[in-house]
Amino acid sequence: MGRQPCCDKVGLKKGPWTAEEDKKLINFILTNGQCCWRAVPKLAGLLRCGKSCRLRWTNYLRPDLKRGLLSEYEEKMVIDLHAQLGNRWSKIASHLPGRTDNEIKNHWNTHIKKKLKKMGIDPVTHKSLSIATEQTQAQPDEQPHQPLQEQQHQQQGLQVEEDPKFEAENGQNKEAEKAETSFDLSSITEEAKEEDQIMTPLFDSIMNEFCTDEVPIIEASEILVPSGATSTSPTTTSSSTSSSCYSNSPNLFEDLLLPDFDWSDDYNDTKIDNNNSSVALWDDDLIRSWNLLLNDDCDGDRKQVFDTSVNQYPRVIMDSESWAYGLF
DNA sequence: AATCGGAACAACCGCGGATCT
DNA sequence: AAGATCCGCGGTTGTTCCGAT
Repeated sequence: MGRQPCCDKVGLKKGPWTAEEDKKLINFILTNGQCCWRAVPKLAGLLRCGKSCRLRWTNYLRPDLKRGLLSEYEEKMVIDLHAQLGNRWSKIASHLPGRTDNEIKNHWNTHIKKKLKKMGIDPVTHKSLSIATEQTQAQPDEQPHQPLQEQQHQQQGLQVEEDPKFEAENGQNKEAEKAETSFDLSSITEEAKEEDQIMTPLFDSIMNEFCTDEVPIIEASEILVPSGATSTSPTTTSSSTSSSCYSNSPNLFEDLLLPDFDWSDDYNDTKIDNNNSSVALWDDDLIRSWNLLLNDDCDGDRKQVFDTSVNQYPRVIMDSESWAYGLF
């Protein structure tokens, strides 16, 4: 009955992934695409459970991931979406192309929470801390975290779209849900234009003071890197200290390899909406440049591309440890 | 230079809904 | 229809990094 167990947990490796394991997983998925994760470890020759492989891929190895700190705008988006959705990190992540739920969750817990508290805003209720305290005292049994939108809807005698029960009862709400989740922030430039419409009044009023110091802000242009840009600014860095860190290499695999690779629609949309800013096909020069990068970078430090010929394309920051696997 | 503590982040764990046999 | 398993999500933990002393 039922399916085979995903893995027998005996003898499975845990803990940090090694470069060799990453290589195996990347090569396997590049060759076979994302199929059933249960089979991946066996077929890829990994002593990991499928779940671990999936996490590693989705949170770290996926080529369409952005690396580095969230931009100011992304932070605003996270806060605003959190006010509406609560701790539904995957939903929030779905609005931020290239960001994972895990990444956003971590960023929330380590950065945004503190900033909000510093500003006198309760990160749970998204209200002024004094108001939140009063309410907590008045209603001690209230749910600790009720998204702002939900609260507003309840005040209006409405249910929140996201409520599964409500959805089940009201099929047409699916459309609303769809529209809501397809709220595609496909490019930071586009996002910036919509910013005013998206922000809730509360955050609209406070954001002028938000995120102006403490954390170096990555400009939107540095994240999506317009193809025509010839910026030689060396300011783009990766915040990650991990041994496997790649930045701004969104469609690396797609453009180089595997026509049958499973690329998300979101991502493809991103490319298109980005005003043709992405390179459709990498030419030989670019690939050669990457090879140089990879081969140059023997000490594991990430390198920046300043060569003008390369700067015609999205800048790619990689370390050889993870990427010099002979993928090219 | 060594040590300590906090910050940051990758990875794990457990749960619940979806899916398959 | 029932049970077993898969998959994804959110919470938590463990490890590494980095600045202060």
